[in-house]
Amino acid sequence: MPTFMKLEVQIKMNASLYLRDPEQSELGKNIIKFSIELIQKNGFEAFTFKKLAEAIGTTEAGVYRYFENKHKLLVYIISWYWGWLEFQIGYQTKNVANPTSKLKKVITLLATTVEDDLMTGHVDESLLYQILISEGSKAYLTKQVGQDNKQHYFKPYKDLCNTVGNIILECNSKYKYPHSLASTIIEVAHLQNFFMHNLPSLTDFSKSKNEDQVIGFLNDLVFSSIEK
Amino acid sequence: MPTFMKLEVQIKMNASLYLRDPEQSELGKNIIKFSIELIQKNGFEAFTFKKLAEAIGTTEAGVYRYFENKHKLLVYIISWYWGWLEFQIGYQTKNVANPTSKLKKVITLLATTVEDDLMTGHVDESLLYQILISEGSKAYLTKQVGQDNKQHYFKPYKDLCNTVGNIILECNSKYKYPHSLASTIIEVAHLQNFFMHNLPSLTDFSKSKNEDQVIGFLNDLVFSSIEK
DNA sequence: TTTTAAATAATAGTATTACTATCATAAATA
DNA sequence: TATTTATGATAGTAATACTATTATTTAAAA
Repeated sequence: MPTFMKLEVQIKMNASLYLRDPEQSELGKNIIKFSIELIQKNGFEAFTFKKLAEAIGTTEAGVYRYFENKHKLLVYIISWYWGWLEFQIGYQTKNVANPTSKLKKVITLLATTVEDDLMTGHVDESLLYQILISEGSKAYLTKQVGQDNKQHYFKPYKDLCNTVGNIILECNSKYKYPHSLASTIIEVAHLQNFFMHNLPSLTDFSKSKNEDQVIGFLNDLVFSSIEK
Repeated sequence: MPTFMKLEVQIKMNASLYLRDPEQSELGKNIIKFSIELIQKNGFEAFTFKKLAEAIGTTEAGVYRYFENKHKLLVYIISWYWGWLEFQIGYQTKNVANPTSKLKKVITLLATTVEDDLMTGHVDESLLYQILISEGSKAYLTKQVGQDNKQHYFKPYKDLCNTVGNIILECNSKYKYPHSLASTIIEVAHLQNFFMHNLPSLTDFSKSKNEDQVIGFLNDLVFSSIEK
């Protein structure tokens, strides 16, 4: 294959998440690609490096050369998503002057199944969004969360919360809980989506199971709080 | 030991969660007691029936006679907690006429580390509350959530959401999202508590790490939404 | 172009996990 | 006292989560 310039978005990742940078080789990119497919399909608990290796057509040892264990791989792909979403938010709110419109746009982005971004060859964002809903919190709900945090594994998530928090403050500079509200928006967007599809009686959303209902709830919640 | 009446709260559990009812024997009660201790201490991932058996002083096979696997055991103890909390809410809001005061009381109960309830011999509620914060969502964030739901494993959680949802409607009968707000309150209470202790920059709570701060945030969020 | 280094493939092996099965014994009940 | 029932002790299996070794291929440097 000849080498020519291809327009690709590169998300800068924390190097201590991997042993060898998966972006730098075909095998590495396949590890990411098939991890996303398998985790989305079978869930994180059923996901093993052996099954991943089989899906790719390599060996278990091959995968271990890139990632120490499946937890770091999960943190990697989730961090990647936050980085990508931060980029999307920056891009899609660039020319929005009104802070309320901006926050509404952000809520919509957080609560909407994205389409596969063709700029990112080996990553299917729509599958990644599903992983975030079902497995996202498993990245930090562990006993090693403190150590992981010291290694800055959650920086992309924190950065995103900060970005959202700042937009909240643009709407109302006196609002007391911008960070808590930001993390709440992100988590509740996923939770209500999960409940809507799996435990619908925990929500007030009709059978249509439309994401717009989650967005409606979030907008109501957020704007009555900050516009009070 | 002579048999005499002892004032004990009994939480009625879904029988398909266990193979043998743990409430009916010493070994069973020990399984619950030491599970709570071990899961709280080492996290659910590190928890195994072998370690549990060692801690109790029985064998792995002994534990398997009570629970099919550790997932069902987790669902069991979490369901137990929801049942117990529902009882607490009923008890502690019995004579509260004003719905706003009632909802405030409920939010406080949901977001506060409880003390060990001496009415429940083998269960340490304060440890259980910690488990709920760190492991609670793992009970339903699985691929079998649909089957588990069909077996009514999440009924205690749904009942609680319903109770809270009804109190919300007492405050404002026109509020559009009572169930979603109820599940949001419960989940956010735990999430913000977890973030406060482990990823504090995702919150706006000072170093004092006091639960009252979470309660303050939740009250602000909830009452500005329903009193709008 | 050859040398050398680096990445991958193939295979083997270990400790732990998540179970199932069997049989003997102790305790409770009929 | 006979008999059911729960527990204890032990063994065994398939899968998981790794580590290690060696051979082979590919790519970069000399």
